Amino acid sequence: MTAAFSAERHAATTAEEEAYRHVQQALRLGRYKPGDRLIPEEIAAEIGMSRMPVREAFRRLASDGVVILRPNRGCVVAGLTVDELYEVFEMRSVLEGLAVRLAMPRIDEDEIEELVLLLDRMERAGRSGSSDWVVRHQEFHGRICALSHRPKLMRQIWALHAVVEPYMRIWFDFVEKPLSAREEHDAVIAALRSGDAARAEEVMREHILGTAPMLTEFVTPSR
Amino acid sequence: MTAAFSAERHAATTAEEEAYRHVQQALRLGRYKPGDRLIPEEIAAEIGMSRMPVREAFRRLASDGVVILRPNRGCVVAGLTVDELYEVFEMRSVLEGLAVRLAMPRIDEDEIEELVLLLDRMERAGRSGSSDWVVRHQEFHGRICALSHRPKLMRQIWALHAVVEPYMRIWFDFVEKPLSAREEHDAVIAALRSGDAARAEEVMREHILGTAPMLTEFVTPSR
DNA sequence: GATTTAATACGTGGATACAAAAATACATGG
DNA sequence: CCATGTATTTTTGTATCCACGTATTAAATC
Repeated sequence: MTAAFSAERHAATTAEEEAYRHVQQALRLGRYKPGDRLIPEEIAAEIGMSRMPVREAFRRLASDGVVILRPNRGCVVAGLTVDELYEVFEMRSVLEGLAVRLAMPRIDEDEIEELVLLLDRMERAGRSGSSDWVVRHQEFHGRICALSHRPKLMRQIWALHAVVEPYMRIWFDFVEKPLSAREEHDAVIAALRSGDAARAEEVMREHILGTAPMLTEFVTPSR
Repeated sequence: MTAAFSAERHAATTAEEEAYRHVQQALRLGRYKPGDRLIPEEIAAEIGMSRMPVREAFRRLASDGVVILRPNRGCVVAGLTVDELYEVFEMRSVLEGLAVRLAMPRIDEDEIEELVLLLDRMERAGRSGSSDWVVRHQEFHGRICALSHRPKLMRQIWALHAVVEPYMRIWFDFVEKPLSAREEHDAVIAALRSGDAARAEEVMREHILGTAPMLTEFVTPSR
């Protein structure tokens, strides 16, 4: 149920796909740090293939904005400046605002129960300090987006989540476990209950924009 | 001045880059039709290189959503269903709405003059039936987006423009030359003049959403 | 004659090979 | 000791090659 977002557990059909998932996963978990250089041959060796499919995976990752690819200079992990972090959250706010507005007609009491369930799970993960919190959080947002029935929109939002995931993880590990987060998300639920699409859009926007400032202190001061 | 959007006239630094631009240009101009199969060897031959860089270019184009890449089945031109066309315009509406809101503080009388100038040029192209109209139109939107000073946002909006460009061209060629377009865009200008960021955002949203229905009849009925 | 099956041609994915560019190490002169 | 230039190594970009998967055509069966 509700795989909706997270990294699709399908078997990789091609080597390129495998490389893409492998590197993306590593980036999301923060195994590579911003500025790190990714050497195709190393990664290729890790997963037992030639550097060719890895190169192609790099292209996609660069399109996603999680790595930077400069001609003749290889591939480095992207990382965000404070400005860029805000920019991503601004984009998320309007896109997920749109998503929730479009999802509105499909939200009934059953669906809300399901969402509350996801929040409960998120809270449990939060209390136990499990970094599953980040995954649960994405599931919540992902579920709402899925209800918009807009594949391209979902894809785009998902890409933005991938970009900020490393920062979410650092924040979660370093900071007072998110108590406020539950209230914030309950407010979203309340807006869903109201049935007022415009209001839900606005609440979602504010919710997302409100998250950004908390993460800024974990942005690499460098660059 | 204000290259802002259009396809950057830089010299291609790598073969991949050249292939990417070549195919993208062809797609934007509608030289390839939705469903067409793109054979790497053919394209490689056209521009004098091997399949390899072309393949890599395909990956990026697939990320942009303008082609579809299926394992062992090659590369086909994407094309939009009516639903997808609306989806793209919905995304554009909120993203460009965001862009204009953020641009607001940087809009002064000089800037507005510049924008009016672009509209004049667009109108001239429109009256003369030149398909430059589409380019001019993008320049207008691109200029506003540029004032947001948000690189990632701009990039995303630009990608969406690329996706709908073929349909804009068909529409422009087949339909009563856009008289209404001028009024629509003048309304945007008026909103910019008002200095009210929220209003500008709303006007831009409506402007963009209003465009979608006009294009739907040119969407390939197939698929 | 239509439908299934076999043979063939074609195209794709991936690995290897090679050339060009960048990074590094080193040497020389100020 | 630092700066500059040069040689060497490393890494990237592209071409070529081979194996496999897919589509197409032809043959065979009902």
